[in-house]
Amino acid sequence: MLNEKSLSVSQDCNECPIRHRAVCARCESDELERLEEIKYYRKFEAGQTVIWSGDRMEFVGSVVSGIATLTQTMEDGRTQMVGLLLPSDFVGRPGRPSAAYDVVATTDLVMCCFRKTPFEEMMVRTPHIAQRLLEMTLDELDAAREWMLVLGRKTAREKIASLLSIIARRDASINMRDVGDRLTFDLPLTREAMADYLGLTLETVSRQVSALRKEGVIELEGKRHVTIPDMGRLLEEAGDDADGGVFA
Amino acid sequence: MLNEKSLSVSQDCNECPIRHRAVCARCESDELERLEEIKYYRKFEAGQTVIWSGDRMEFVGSVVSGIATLTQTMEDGRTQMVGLLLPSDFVGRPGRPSAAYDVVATTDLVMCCFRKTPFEEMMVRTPHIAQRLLEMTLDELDAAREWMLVLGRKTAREKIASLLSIIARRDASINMRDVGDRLTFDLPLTREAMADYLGLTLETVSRQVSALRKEGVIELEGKRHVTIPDMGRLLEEAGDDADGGVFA
DNA sequence: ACAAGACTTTGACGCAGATCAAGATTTGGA
DNA sequence: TCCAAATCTTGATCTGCGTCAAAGTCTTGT
Repeated sequence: MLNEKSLSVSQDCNECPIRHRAVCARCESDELERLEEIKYYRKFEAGQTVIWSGDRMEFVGSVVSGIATLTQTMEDGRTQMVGLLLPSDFVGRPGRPSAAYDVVATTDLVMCCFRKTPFEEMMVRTPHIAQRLLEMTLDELDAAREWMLVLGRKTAREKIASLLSIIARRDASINMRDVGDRLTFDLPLTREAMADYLGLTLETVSRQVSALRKEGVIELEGKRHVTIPDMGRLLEEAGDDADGGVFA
Repeated sequence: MLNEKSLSVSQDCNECPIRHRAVCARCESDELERLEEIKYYRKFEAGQTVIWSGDRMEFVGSVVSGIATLTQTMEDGRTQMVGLLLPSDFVGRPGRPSAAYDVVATTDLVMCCFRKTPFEEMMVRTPHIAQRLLEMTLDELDAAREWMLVLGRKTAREKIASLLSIIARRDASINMRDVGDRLTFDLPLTREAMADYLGLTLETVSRQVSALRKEGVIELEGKRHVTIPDMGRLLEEAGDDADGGVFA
């Protein structure tokens, strides 16, 4: 999920991240062939639901391009985003029959999928895949717990600054720029999606973004294109210490 | 963490849960012997810090008896609990050098520990341990994401009801009682610890507990002994549907 | 190029929960 | 057993964020 480790996809193999990250470097060629056999691609349009919570899952896979969100919804309609899926992030719960959250494409999305049962069978035979998945799941757990601190204890302003700094770092990492630089990126989320992630309303998000802009912490061109003139300042606003805190 | 699966320790092997849950059922006897070699017990007193965030971890292990919390703290002192460790819960991050959170004993605590490096080496050789740990980590991730919904979108009253219902279910599960019954248990947390878990202040926790008592949703003897006369009612108050929602 | 819909901003106002404060109850150590 | 410290309750007041409302600005299809 939202941390740098999960974003470092090497350039020569980003067509199918799972293959590269979980398997390529260490496995035997016949395992690679088996993976090829059960691999297929799926495309989704922006707004389309990839998986409904509770549905039987017939695949696991990873994001090739585009962005998706994991959300939970209460009966009365209140929703909370519990994860953001970026290229190279893994989707699926090996060993579990059904999905626990809705997965929704927020942009056009390409997924690299593997049929679930054969994938699980291969996992049993190739221990380093299970180990790689354990590492990735521990990363996600850390990110989820980081986010619990944001949701439970930060103010609206700090929440916005936290989200912006995470997206900025991710973006810098993908484009191999230095975090010390003046960073520029396009927000991949609507104000409403930001609100769902942060446990706020979209009005509060809009107000706090405007406030940060007026005070020069961020610069905006249009509604989505953001520039961070001083990352240290943004991290201060987020309540993290300036050297990057836990996300460093 | 907080879900029923992680609590079902069979009676004949709860002295050292990791041995039972990760290994016993499936592994070879020489692996069991190796586990014995690197196993040791540690006791902590109530209030003692088991691990400091950022410290080098020299062991992994699991809780034998007592209760511990995982917490994160900001520089200005705001703290958020990110996990509750109950008997049989696993502690540690195989493959990671250092701890990501403070672990604090809230009652007297006994841990069953394994030296980290040999444990990791054994994990490489015995795939079903890695798979079992993956399952446990996925459980924790689900619980963490459940809690994100609680923190981000529930009211104070719903938060209290959610916490009480989770503790009640856990307790019923350990003592093998039916959740349909009239449930009774001792709160293992102070009002302040509950507040840190729920992203509230201790005053708000106290007020909401009093309100639930006055309205008959819960009964109290003293400050800590709780009776739930009607679990369905409590779950309604928590905003879950009465059949148990996602924790079922 | 324009209209319609989606997304965003801003303002006014209210309320849930935080903060500040005072006491009550429980716990534990001498 | 009794005192001190820890824990909990309750009240009064304040405030950050939610709610409701209206208007502004992008996007998309025809």
